[in-house]
Amino acid sequence: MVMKSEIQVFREYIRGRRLRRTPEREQILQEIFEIHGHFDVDELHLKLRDKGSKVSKASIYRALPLFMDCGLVREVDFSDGHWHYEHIYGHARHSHLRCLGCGEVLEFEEPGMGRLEAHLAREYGYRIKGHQLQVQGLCATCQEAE
Amino acid sequence: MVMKSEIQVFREYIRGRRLRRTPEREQILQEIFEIHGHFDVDELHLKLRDKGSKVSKASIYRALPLFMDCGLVREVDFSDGHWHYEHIYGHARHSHLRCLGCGEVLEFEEPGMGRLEAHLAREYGYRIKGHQLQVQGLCATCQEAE
DNA sequence: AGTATTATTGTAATTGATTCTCAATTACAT
DNA sequence: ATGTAATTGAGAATCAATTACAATAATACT
Ligand SMILES: [Mn+2]
Ligand SMILES: [Mn+2]
Ligand SMILES: [Zn+2]
Ligand SMILES: [Zn+2]
Repeated sequence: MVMKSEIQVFREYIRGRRLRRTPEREQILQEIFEIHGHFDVDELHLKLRDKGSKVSKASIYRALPLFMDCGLVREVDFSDGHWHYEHIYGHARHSHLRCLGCGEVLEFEEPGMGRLEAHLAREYGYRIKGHQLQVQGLCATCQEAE
Repeated sequence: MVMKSEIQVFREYIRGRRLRRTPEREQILQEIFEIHGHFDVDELHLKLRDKGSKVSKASIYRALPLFMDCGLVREVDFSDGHWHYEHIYGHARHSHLRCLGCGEVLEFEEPGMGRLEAHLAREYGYRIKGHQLQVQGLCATCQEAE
């Protein structure tokens, strides 16, 4: 009962649709799962370059929606003008606490979100697809520096 | 013990800083508080035009951060490529439940968020400044249409 | 294996929201 | 009234993200 690898998940997603398995997509996916933490398109592109890959940014922009669609990756909103991402396959669902001073990002579990979603579904007749929760504040260090 | 008007709040904010009270800013603010619901910069600009105002988009973009800074307005994230806004002065704090099919937006109170913020403050030593919570799903109508 | 079909790629151009520059205007203090 | 410095509108600049296009390459089908 071992978990499928992310590559397996992606290949199964590719198959059955009219999509094609390409080295570019698999390089990008592999890199994403080697990154520990959050990244943006530029960072991902640089890391791929560093490893000798020649994938273009356009291909990254085209691949990300696929990864999100099959539940391997999700967008993360830091409200700084562009999207960030993280791989989520095999990770517990969590939210982000970000320091407005230094940009540090902590992850925390969201107790009560399941209950909230159930409540919303019942109350408004919605079928809930997901949610995002971000919290901002000042870390201890940045509080002193004030 | 009547509540101050939004214009009063803004004028008090202006005073004391090196800012100036201008008709453009007050027109924009007035329009924002006449809008029931959420809006984006384009919509706001059009409504102002319709009423004969000549304020430029640049001025709107420059005024919004002021309104947010004094707690009259806040950004709303619908993840559709640009920011939306809403006036919050005199309104209960709430989050948004949005239908991925038709775009309908419902507002709901967030029980438990105060407790969560207190928990995060204690657990990580943060001084919490705020949070955003968005929930997505399919409304009853859009579920049938599937 | 060879061929046809069509998805995918990289490059460069384009889009669209937001920010910035700059000269002209205007609010406010003296 | 006058000086000052903030604010304005217009348009240029920026920058993340999307798109057009011609070349390439993955799959399906002989
Ligand atoms: Mn995370
Ligand atoms: Mn709202
Ligand atoms: Zn910090
Ligand atoms: Zn709907």
